[in-house]
Amino acid sequence: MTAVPTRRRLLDAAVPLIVEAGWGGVSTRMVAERAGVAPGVVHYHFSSVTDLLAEAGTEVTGRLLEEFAGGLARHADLGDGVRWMVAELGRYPGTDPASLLVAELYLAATRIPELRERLRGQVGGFRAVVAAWLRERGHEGDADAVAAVLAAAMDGIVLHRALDPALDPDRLAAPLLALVREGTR
Amino acid sequence: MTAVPTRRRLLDAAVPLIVEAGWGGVSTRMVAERAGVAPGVVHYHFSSVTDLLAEAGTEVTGRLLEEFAGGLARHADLGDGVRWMVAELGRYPGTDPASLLVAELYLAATRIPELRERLRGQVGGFRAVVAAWLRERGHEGDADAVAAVLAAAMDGIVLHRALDPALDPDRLAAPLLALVREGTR
DNA sequence: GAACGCCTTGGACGACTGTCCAACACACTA
DNA sequence: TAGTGTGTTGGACAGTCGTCCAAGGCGTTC
Repeated sequence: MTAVPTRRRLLDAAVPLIVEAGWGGVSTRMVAERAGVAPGVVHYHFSSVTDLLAEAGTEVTGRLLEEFAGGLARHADLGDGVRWMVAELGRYPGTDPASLLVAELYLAATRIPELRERLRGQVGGFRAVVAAWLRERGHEGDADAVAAVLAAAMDGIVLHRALDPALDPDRLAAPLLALVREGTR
Repeated sequence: MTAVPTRRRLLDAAVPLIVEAGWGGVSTRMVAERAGVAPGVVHYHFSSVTDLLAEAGTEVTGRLLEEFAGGLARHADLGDGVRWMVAELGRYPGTDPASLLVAELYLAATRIPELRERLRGQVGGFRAVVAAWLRERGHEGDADAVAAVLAAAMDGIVLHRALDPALDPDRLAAPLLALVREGTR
C-alpha cells in the first residue's frame, strides 16, 4: 500500500471542513486533526490556512465544472441537454456538500483576489463551453449571453433551493428550455 | 434632536460589518465599538451575536425585496419590466454592500435554521409577487416556474458578476426576455 | 560513519473570541 | 426622599485562534 502524501491528506481534509464549518470557521488545528497530522505541518506545506482552503476548494470546483461540461457534451439535442441539466440540478439541493462548497468559495472569493481570479477562470471557461455547445446545436442568437444566463440561473436555483426545498427543479425545465430555444429556428 | 436608541445603533452597525468582515468575522466587540457602546451591551439587547446579525440582515433584505417588487409593479409591459430589471442589475455588481450582504445571508442561512426560515419567507413572497405580475401582464404559462427561474437568475447573475465584472448585464436582456415571453401570445 | 535535506512534531507566543456579571448612572414613581 | 427599573459600563473568564520555531526522526548521498 502506498502512503498518501501529507499535503494530499491536508487538501482532502480541508474540503469537508469548509462545508461543515464554513470558510471562516476552519482552523489550522481542525484540518491537521482530521488529516491525522500535527498542527504545525499545515504551515510547512502551505503559506497560510487560507491558501490551503483556496487550493483545496478550486481543485474540487474545477473537477465539478469539467464533469458538468462533459455531461452536456453527450447530448446532441438542445432540449435533451437542458432536460439533462435539470435532472442534474436534482442532485444539488443546495444543502449538499458540493453546493455548499461552491457557495462558500463564491463568497470567499469576494475577499480574496487570488481566489477570485482562479474561480473567474473556471466559471468563464465553463460559460465558453456552454456557449460553444449551444452554437454547435444550432443556436444562432447571442450564445454567449444565453450561456451566461443559463450558468447564472443554475447557480441561483441551487442557492434558492437551499432556502426552499419545495422548489421543484422539474417544473423549471420549461422556462429554461424557452431560454435556450431563443435564437434557434 | 432625538437620540437613536442603542438597539437601533447596534443593528445599523452590524450591517456594514457583515459586509466587511463576513458573517463569521463579526465579533461582539466590533459591533459595539462601531455602534459607540460598551461590549457588554450587545448581550443585553440580543441573546447572541448571531441573533443580532440575523435580525439586522433580514431587516435589510426585506426592504430590498420590497423595493424591487414595488419597482416592478410600476411597469405595465413585460418587456419594459424586464428591461428595468436588467438596468437594476447594473446597480448590483456583486461587490457592492447590498449584493455581498445578500450572499452572506444566503450562506449563513444554510447553517442557521431560524435565519433560513425568515429568508425563505421573504424570497417566497418575492417570487409570488413576480408571478402575479407576470400573470397580470398576460403571461399564460407556468408563471410560478418562470418567476422562480427569473429570481434565481437575478441572484446568480449578481454572484457571477462579482467574479467577473466584465459580464455585461445589458447583453443578458435578450435571453431574459425570451424567458418571460414564453407562454404569452 | 558523517553529513545532508526533507518532513514532522508539539508546544510557545500574543492576540482575539463569546459570554457573563458586579457595579454604576439615570429617570421615573410612590 | 427613598425606592425601583431600565440601560450601560468595563473587565473577568476560559477558551481558541494563526503563526512560528527549536527539536528530532528518517532516508539518501558522500
